[in-house]
Amino acid sequence: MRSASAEPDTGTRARIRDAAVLRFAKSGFGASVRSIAAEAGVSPALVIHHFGSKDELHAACDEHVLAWIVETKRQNMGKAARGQLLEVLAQADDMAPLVGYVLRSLQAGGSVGRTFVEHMIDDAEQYTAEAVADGIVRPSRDERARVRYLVYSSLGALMLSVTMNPPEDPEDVNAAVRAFTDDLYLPMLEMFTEGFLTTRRMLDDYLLYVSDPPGTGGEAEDTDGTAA
Amino acid sequence: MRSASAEPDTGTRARIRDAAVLRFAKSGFGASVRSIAAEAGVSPALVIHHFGSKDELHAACDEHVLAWIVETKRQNMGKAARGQLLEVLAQADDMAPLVGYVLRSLQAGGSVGRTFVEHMIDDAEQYTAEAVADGIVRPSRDERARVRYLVYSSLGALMLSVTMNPPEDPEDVNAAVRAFTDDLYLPMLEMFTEGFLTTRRMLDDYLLYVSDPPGTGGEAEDTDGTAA
DNA sequence: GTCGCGGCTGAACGCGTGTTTAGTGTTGAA
DNA sequence: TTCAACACTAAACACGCGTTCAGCCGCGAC
Repeated sequence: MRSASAEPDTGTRARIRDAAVLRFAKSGFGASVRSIAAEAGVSPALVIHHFGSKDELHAACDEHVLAWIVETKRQNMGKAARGQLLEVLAQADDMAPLVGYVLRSLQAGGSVGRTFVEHMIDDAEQYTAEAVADGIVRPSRDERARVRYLVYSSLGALMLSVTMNPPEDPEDVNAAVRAFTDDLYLPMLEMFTEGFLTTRRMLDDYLLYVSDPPGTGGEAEDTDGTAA
Repeated sequence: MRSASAEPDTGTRARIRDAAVLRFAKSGFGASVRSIAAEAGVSPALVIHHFGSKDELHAACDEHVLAWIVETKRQNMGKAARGQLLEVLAQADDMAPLVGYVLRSLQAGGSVGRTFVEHMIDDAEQYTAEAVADGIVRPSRDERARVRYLVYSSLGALMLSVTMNPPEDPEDVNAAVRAFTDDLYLPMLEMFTEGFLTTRRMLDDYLLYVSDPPGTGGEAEDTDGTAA
């Protein structure tokens, strides 16, 4: 039942799907079927006729955007390194609606956003492993946790920035992304290069704490820290 | 017309307002007036009777939560240092709905979220200035930008984490917050203490770039780096 | 008393939603 | 030509929404 390759990317159905992606990116997933139909230049009934329901249309959009993501990644393997995937994606200006769609899905906790984050984490883990091997990046006590922290931080910061300063014309998502990176590239680089704290005390204290938590004595203590 | 102190925090109106805050936190601002009325044990008409419209109810909730924030901050000046405001807020378990409300407002780009971020930035700027003066934190080339980066990163990461792993019972927002910090505290501390990169090259290159951008020669060039 | 008044409600209104239905025009095969 | 399948639409349906309206109840003032 995979319709990914069975159907062409032209024709009315694809036009409706693209209009839906655009409208969802612009107005969120609450956008009405009627507005999507208007954008595609068809009747609302035809939208339902082709996709069955709004939810299935949403799912079709998710699938389409996801396929686009993996394709773009495949073509930009090298450039996408060091977690700059989003910036690479945003460079192709005509792809801006898809970036907006991803951000909407991130915001709504949709499946596209979820798998997008997972992809980014998996990729970043691979890239940082290479960078550590090359001596460019310091090793971590928990590589997976660090990668998750980095992805959540950068993606979350971007998301928050776009939410707080939404572009007037939603076509300009990439402009917003660029403004974000322009603003925060220096402090990020500073943090990455020089760190933030001058003393190791907090880190050492924490390491001591997790390796030998308070209340030691051999009793089976659960991991919940409510008693602390 | 300030109703903050003119009206008591008991009575039907306050009960409706609290129910609305809870409902908004649980289901987002799309929650229906009817569901709020049901939660408060009154008729939908009474909600409108007291607040005029759903938008005005939303505004009243914003005002209430905002007042609660500044009050909590006032009481926890010391503890709230080092950007741990949200954790402090989440400690009082009965206040969980309000934390959820803030997260919803952050997600929706509402006024509460916006001023909350501004407050956090202002506070963090003050705290980091003190910490720099005390020699605990390294100075930055652009303190304001660094503070914005830190707030956006940490808040965005938290937001993303909660969005991707929503608590089953929305009462457990603080549990989700705690799970988030438990997971990512080590990598954050690592990053803050030891940094990420082993070499200064990227930072130095960037600093060289911004102080002497390519295409020098005196012509008035805009700041857009599309040519790069 | 009985009046007024404010808290409060059930029922409805108008609207926008997703979806269905009945029917149009077109196109290609038999 | 005739039939069937197809893309497509106008109109309506059922429903949930925010909101309004008319009126009920209980309580303090006169």
